[in-house]
Amino acid sequence: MSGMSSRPYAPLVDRLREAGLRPTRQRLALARILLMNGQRHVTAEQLHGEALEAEISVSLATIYNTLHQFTHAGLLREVVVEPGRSYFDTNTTDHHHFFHEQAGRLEDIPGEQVRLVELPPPPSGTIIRRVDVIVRIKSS
Amino acid sequence: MSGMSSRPYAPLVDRLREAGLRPTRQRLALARILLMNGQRHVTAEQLHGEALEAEISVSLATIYNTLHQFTHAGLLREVVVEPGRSYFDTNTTDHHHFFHEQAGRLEDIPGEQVRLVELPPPPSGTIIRRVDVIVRIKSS
DNA sequence: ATCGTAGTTTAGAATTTGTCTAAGCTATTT
DNA sequence: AAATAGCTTAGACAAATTCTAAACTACGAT
Repeated sequence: MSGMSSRPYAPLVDRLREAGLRPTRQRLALARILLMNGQRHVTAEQLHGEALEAEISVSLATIYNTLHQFTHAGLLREVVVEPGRSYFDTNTTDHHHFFHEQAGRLEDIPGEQVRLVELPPPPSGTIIRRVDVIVRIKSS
Repeated sequence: MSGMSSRPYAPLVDRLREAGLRPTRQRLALARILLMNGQRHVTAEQLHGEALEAEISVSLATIYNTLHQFTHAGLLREVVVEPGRSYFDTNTTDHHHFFHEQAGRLEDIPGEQVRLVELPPPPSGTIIRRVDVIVRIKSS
């Protein structure tokens, strides 16, 4: 019988399938952590920790694979602010970031709150893929 | 006697001293490679390679120390574009970058060619240290 | 339902980038 | 010239990420 609480995460399953990714146990669990908890910025280690806390056994290799696959699929966006550490942003809309170096904290700036004018033309033979603006801040 | 070709790098010696750094053999050699060859972007490994090519024996630890000391002293600027790799830019004036991901190539955009308007106020208790704009490009 | 297979996951090794340590040098001061 | 604070070094160490090869699993075809 088709009970009332079947398919609790059907939308996630669909999003993965649309991205050409099989909805495996691990991917679904990570998608749930990442995409159903509001806007956030996570590192691989953080996500791994959260998965283990939630009793989901996932290897670190899978965390990395998944983060990159999700990024490719447009479900996440990678933000590089520090050498040797990557943050993944669940907000894939057009926006920029504040980065507090001392605290290692990354914060969104809504897209409309930064406006660039007079962007130069890219070198010939190339096209612009994206513009990242990072406003580096420190405690005053 | 004070021959005509003595003190061939006196300006570099002075710049180091002004920065509170002793003008050692290694630092002078690296300063020469970095600062007397026009504008460039180097990684630690690249600089190490160039130093060895130039018959200057320098350990990698010294390369890292020197790059960071120079950055602190304002002789270089660190640019983070990729996780797990740092570029150091000899152009310390106000400017931004094009980054070609596939080629791993970093290119300057003169400061006047990008203008930001409507920068939002930083979170309270913080002040803006710097704004980095990275225009990510790809082959068209 | 079961099978075959391509796509996934895994543990652990390997790689890469960068830092640390303790001992030996060296620029500078006295 | 000697003392000393600062610098450099080789090599060990550490952290983040990728690789590998074997085991597992989703899923279309039977």
